[in-house]
Amino acid sequence: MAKVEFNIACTLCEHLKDSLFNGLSPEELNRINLHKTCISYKKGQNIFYEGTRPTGLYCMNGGKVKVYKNNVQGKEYIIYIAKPGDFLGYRALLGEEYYAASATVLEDAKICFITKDHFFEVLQKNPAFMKRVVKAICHEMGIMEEKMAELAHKSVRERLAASLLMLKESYGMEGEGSTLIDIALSREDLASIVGTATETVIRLLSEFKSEGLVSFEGKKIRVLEPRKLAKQADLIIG
Amino acid sequence: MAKVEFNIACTLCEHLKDSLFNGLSPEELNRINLHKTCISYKKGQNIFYEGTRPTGLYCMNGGKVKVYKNNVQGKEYIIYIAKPGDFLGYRALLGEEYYAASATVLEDAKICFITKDHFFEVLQKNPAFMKRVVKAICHEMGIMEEKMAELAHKSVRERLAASLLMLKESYGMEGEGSTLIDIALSREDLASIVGTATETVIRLLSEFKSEGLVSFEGKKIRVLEPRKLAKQADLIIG
DNA sequence: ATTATGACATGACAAAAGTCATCTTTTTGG
DNA sequence: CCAAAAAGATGACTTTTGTCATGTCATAAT
Repeated sequence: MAKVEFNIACTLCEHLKDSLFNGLSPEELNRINLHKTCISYKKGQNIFYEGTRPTGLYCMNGGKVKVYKNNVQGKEYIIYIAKPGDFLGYRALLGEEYYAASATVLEDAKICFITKDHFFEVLQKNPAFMKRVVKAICHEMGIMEEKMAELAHKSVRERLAASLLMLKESYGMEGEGSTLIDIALSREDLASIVGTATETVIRLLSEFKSEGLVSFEGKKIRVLEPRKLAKQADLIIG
Repeated sequence: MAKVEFNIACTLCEHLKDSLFNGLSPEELNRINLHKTCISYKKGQNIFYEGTRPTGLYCMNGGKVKVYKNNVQGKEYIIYIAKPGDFLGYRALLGEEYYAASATVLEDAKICFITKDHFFEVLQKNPAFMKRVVKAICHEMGIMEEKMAELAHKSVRERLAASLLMLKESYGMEGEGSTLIDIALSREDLASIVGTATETVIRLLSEFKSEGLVSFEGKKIRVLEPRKLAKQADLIIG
């Protein structure tokens, strides 16, 4: 479980195109490159804990990381699953607060770390970059507003259907019509995404399966009938 | 129900101290002042609708406004209640998206409107202001993360207790130990804040009342036992 | 190969919360 | 000032969901 360092030049990073860093000049990318540390993490390793102070920004280069909160009784709610190209921990960093959530590796990950000072330097010297970051944050907020309204008034069945569709969109396998959800999620993790008990997810998933809406392929789920699932999620009327 | 214009110089605004505009130079404030329109709204009037495009920023000068989403079945979830000094509609503006929520006046309000271009001009010419805005947005995101985790795993009873405490903190009357929640909220609105049915809120509130945790004063609620309520909200263990 | 461990699955049951109907009280508009 | 409408309250009932117990299966460690 030892952390292993690696190094990839930011200018050559295959995920640059999916990242907010896309659009920075080669000079800016090189400055970040000089001040970053890249580490490989194994499944189950922790990146940061709720309640601690951020010292810099994480940038995903490979794998998947869940960002989650635990309540007093130990129940987990997964706020977000970070994939390559995503920033991690930027909210607490820019808000100058403690982390409000924890982050743990779901699938073996490669993550670069840029110290706070260097990130802020690039941010403040490049207004266009700042604007892109602000835009992305506001977009994220819109998604959170949507999720709160869903949690407030949708049934677990509707939320599970909506979560499966969201996962298909965000983490769908390239090709194959993108119907395979390309994350090896446990039922427990899926329950933490939906905000329900593990047993409930298991029951509903097998209902969806027997209704022909999804199929299971190894540890992964394939969405067979996105439109019918959208109807279950109450996203389509009719 | 006609909208009535009024005008107050930004430099003299009594809510400037509570606003993100606090810290701007008199010149910047005057520029905003020159390009703003201030309107008085009556209770029940709409400020903007979900799905429309923002054309500028609203800045609260008086009253209360609810920001909410309606789901397909017409159930409402209140994301935020804006009070004097607050910005309104900045998320969609900065995210360059449609409004993800609607805004309606809860208590007669005075609201100033600054067009997008002028707001962006001040924002881009003043990096310190930009930084404050980003910090505030990120703080808001942290609150939303907390709320999502609450909605996912807390009971309605716990959420109602937590909402009452939050309302007391954010909208508590000055003086009086700030125990009176100074918004005339209907049971229906309170249900939309908690994310539950109106009947459930009514029942739980009268339970809280008979347990001596709260009392009703006219249309308003007084929190009598914040610590016991915090225990109900599962914020304190013991 | 065998055991231990964790993930998945299912049943039984209880608790929480939503829905619908009805009634009372308060507020508002004419 | 009165009628109509809206808000608040309460009971009866149903549905949804969580919890606990138990069992199976796959995987990993020894």
